[in-house]
Amino acid sequence: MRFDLEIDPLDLGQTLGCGQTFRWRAAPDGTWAGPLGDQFVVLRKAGRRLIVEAKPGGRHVRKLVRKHLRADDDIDEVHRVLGTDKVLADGISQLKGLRIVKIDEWECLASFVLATYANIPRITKMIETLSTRYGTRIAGGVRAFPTHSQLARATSHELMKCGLGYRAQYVKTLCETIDEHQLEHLRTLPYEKLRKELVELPGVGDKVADCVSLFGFGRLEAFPIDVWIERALARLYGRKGNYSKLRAFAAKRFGPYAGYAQEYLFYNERLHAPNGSCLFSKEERK
DNA sequence: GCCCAGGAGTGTG
DNA sequence: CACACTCATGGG
Repeated sequence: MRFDLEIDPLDLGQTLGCGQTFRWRAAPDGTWAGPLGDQFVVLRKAGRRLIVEAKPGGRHVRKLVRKHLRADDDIDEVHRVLGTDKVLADGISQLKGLRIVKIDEWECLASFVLATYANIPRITKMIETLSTRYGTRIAGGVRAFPTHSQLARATSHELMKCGLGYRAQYVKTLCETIDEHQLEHLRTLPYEKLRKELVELPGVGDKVADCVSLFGFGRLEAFPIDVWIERALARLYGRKGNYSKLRAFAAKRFGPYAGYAQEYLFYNERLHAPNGSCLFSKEERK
């Protein structure tokens, strides 16, 4: 099936290729393709419109795409609020098309547990391998990220063979600790309570809890701090300190849209990096 | 080969 | 509380 809808501003590369989500792939013709729920979706921007092609299709695809791209976010409002920060204002004018993405809670949780101390190309590969081996086939060779029960069937030894390294045990224990019912409960919590419960999970520390709060549970006030954000805060604001200190600074400075501020900072800090941005693996880049 | 990665867990002072 | 150390590994 094929249809179009209005989501604007939206830059697919800035949004789907900036390390929030790991399963979208850019084609040379400018389209972006990836699994979304039970669909294989191809996206293309045409002016203010977004052209969507989906297999196998269905009534719910429009809602799926709108939710994933957070179509109801008021980007003008975000920029109006964050633009009052003169340090941030310089860097964000070219990033109006970057939207925070809304990922399935379980997929997001597992993905960012995998993301600990690995670079983005490697994270992408780990997730790809898990999907290939344990996920449900959607269309062609594309498979969905494995559900909790699908992934729970894997032994830690099998997970090791997927190239997860020491993260295999995190994932294994995570599967044994959490269930769908608990995920349902977490959805009801406000950000502070949510992150508090998330850090109790195995393999989930401050940073992963904030990534999952932001991308998985859609709490826009979350501000994940990784090595790149640490550098950005030091370089642009002269701020250093431990996680809770930096987090408090971000909350005060960026308020309810700290998540967007974080993504703008992350994007620019990576462009600022010496060896290019490393957003994609070599294979994907050519 | 070397360096580093969207860190977390654990132990110690 | 703050550090220090370890964890397993592949992409650049």
